[in-house]
Amino acid sequence: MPELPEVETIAAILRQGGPDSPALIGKEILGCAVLWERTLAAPTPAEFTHRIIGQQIVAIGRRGKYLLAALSRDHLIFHLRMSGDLALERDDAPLSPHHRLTLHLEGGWRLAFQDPRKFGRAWLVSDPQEVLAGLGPEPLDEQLTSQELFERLRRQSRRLKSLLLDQTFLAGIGNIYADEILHAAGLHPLTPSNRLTSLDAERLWRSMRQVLNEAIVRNGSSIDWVYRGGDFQNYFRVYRRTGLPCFTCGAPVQRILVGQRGTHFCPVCQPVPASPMT
DNA sequence: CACGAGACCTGTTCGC
DNA sequence: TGCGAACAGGTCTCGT
Repeated sequence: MPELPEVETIAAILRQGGPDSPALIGKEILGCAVLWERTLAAPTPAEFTHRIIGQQIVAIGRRGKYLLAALSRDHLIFHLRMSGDLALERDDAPLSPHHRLTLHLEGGWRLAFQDPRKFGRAWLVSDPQEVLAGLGPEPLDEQLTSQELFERLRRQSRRLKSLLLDQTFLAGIGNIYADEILHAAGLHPLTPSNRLTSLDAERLWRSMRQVLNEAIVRNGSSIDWVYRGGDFQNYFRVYRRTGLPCFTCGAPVQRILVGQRGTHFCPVCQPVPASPMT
């Protein structure tokens, strides 16, 4: 579940509180349990526990697909990868087999990191840049103009789909939104990035903003067994719609592999470019 | 430089 | 019905 819109949704729930949980801000961390050691990217479980106890949660934020919690002295950072989830729960609720890290807070609450596939990671660092330094710009940053996107696209010769997934190029886009953005822009996923015209780049820029903003308004996408209350999955135009008619032209949606990732597109609305990168 | 393959993991769905 | 294969929202490392 966790691309930019989903992480943004989780951050908002933790920051403001949800239907059955209060806001996290201001709560003190009284204890913690590391239930799957590899979840902790840094530091070691012993140092993590020692260092985090007694700190207060000061702010919640997001950068790319990372969820950021500013503490009184350090920064706690999560990457949810494929199946991670963060929620505030009653501390006396039973643990599921998928709980990987729990932080026990004042007031009988716990911040729980659940992650069936165990790919997710957490860091406790004094400077967030230790984790975030390599990330590209935020796709929704007002500073990122279509002209600048055009110039960045021109600098390398990559398949568009792969470039959108590259977190050093743009931070936060994943497999769902890459496909949806390319469809909205009418661009084939195998188009070489340096062959786009400035008009193509402008359409890509607009589509990226439109798709991500709409997904955020809809609280992200909920598919498979993970459900967060988002409903953008009901508005997918190509993602996981292989063989179904394109909503724009009726042609069946195609699925190919690009860089080992399932890639969905409409062969009519997103015609193969003159020189696709096969 | 850009790409493919494999690794890390578990759970669900698909196809025979 | 059962069972193995394929697939899944991500990223890293290695070899070509």
